[in-house]
Amino acid sequence: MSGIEDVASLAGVSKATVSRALSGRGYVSSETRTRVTEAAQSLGYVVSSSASSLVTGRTSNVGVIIPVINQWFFGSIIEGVERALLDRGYDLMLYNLTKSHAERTRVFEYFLVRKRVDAVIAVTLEITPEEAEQLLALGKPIAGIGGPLAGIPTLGIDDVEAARLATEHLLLLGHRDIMHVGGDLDEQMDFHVHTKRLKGYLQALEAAGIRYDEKSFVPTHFDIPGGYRAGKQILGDPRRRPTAIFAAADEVAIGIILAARELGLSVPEDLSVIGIDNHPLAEMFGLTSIEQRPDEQGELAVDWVIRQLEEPGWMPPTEHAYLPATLIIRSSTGRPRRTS
Amino acid sequence: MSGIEDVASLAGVSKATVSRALSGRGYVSSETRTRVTEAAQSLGYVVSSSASSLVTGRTSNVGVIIPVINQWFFGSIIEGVERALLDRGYDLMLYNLTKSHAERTRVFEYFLVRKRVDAVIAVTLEITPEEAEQLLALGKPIAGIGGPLAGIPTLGIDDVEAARLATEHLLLLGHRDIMHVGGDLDEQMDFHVHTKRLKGYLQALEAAGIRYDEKSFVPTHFDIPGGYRAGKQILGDPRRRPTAIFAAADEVAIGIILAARELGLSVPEDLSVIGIDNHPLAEMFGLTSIEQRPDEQGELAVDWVIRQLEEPGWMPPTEHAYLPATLIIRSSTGRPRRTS
DNA sequence: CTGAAAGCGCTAACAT
DNA sequence: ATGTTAGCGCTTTCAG
Repeated sequence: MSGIEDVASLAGVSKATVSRALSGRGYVSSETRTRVTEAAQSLGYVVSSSASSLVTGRTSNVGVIIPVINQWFFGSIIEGVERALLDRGYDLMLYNLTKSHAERTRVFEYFLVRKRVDAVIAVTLEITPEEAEQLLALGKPIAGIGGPLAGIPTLGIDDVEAARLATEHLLLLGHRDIMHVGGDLDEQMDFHVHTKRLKGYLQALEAAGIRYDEKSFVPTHFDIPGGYRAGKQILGDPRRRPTAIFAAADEVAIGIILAARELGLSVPEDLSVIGIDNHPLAEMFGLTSIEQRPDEQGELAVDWVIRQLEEPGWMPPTEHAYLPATLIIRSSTGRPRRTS
Repeated sequence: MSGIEDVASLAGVSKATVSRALSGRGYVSSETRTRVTEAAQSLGYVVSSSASSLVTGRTSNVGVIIPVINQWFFGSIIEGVERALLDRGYDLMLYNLTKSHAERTRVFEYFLVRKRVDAVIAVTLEITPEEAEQLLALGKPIAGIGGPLAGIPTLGIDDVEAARLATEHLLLLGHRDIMHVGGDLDEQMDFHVHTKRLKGYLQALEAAGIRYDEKSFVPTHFDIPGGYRAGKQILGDPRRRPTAIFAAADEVAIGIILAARELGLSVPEDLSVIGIDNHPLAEMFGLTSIEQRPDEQGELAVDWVIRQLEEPGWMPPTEHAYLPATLIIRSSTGRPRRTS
């Protein structure tokens, strides 16, 4: 494994020049630069990141803290972040932050602190005040994806708005009996999405002058089986069957559609369903949905932290950037058969 | 940000002792150890990983190369790997290796080489001989998940066997007209899974004395929509409808079931379907499947590389470890209505 | 534009 | 059991 010294002597220059030529910092005549580059190439030389980090204090590493990996929304964020990071010459260090206390402590007190990352991207972080403080105390650029968080620049769609938009779409079609299947309010792994989506739903109902019945909100697990179970439960009893359901996520909506089909109901004739995310399966199921682009959110988060790194003093434009969430109408929503 | 020196003077010892006390290498009296630990704690001291890497040559970093993130199998591997790594005090550096040539080159020639990782875990790597050579040339422990690969210790289920097992299950139920929906043979992103699963299917047919019809293999995309499309195509024509389908992955199988349902067929009365993976949705769909545990595969891969790191000279027991793949029978398979 | 030299913060001999 | 010392491989003043 050859070092900078070898390159230097092969190119007939000093270590300093090699460093300058290869890193692009400082003046080097273009001829020496090519000579150095060739020498490095022929020796298969690559800088030792530890050595250069030690002196520069920079690691070209960004830590990503994420609560889930195996879910479309989260996977897409990782993809977006990875792509953007690689593109700019940074490496991605992944931390899957589960609910386990011990694990969280380890991540916060040990891993993130060891001067191994230049910046942190926190995805839908359910964070305690102490954890937030620790994060801030790192003195490193941080970006959060998911919802406003005190002291940390964040980005994401407006969940209240998105939920309202979805509900309004159903209202506009003439539905009055709309249920909401969302996430368990006690089990939020993030910036209170569940509460917010419920809130948007309620706002829309209220604006339309519809009285909210406590039984109209059914919490469930945020995946297809969760939606399926909720769907079976809701649609099982024909007497209290709504004409439309707003599901807080496409996975849940798809589960509901599957349950409806099994019960012999047709969508949207007997039941309209709308979701949020525009999950890849939404198209197959003809699911009307509110689109959000997690991969783009990931890229933007990368932009933010890297810009802060490379342009000292720069700060994200806002405390929290609200990203667009657009309605995509497919066949799962339609006018109610009978208006009540 | 305090350095080792600060801790040393606060604890009234030398830098060396601090280093020993904190890293656990070398003799330190338990009293000084506590004194040092407390001093470090009170100063919020954490070692600079670049500095220690520079001298030790070890980074406590493992690189993971993976072609896809947003798919259950791959996501589960990442989860397993991450958990195991964190557990042992290592960080995970994630590289999403897509088909883009430029990106691949960057990963291989730049990222992996910079002395940033102690070991590499390569997941279902579609690798060129040059890339394999580069990987080996790193001189670092490597483990591959997915299938045998020359010169690299690998682990995974036996795809041929798994496919045969699945097909045999259908044969045992009495099916004679079994189609296989698998992945496109030209689009293998890995250790030739598609070919292998096709092979196992053919072997089972042959052993049962069933002549293989070219039209019995339908390639498609490895996801639910892919299975759905294939299902629609296969089941659309009642005359050439098989009594059973072996899908090379659960996602594909689920797509087929959805297509069957839409066409008014019941599973398994009109059509038996079997998949591979035991995807979380398999249960909901009553899908009979061959289980494999990607998260455990990830953990095992971590074991292998870390053991090599910490126990010089140790090597994985075999070139390729075949992991168990077990049949899980659910309602999607049954006897054919009519034996042909 | 290039070279010489002084560290970056830590660990690993080697002493003691 | 602890201290002293010499680097690890690079970048960055500072001269020239």
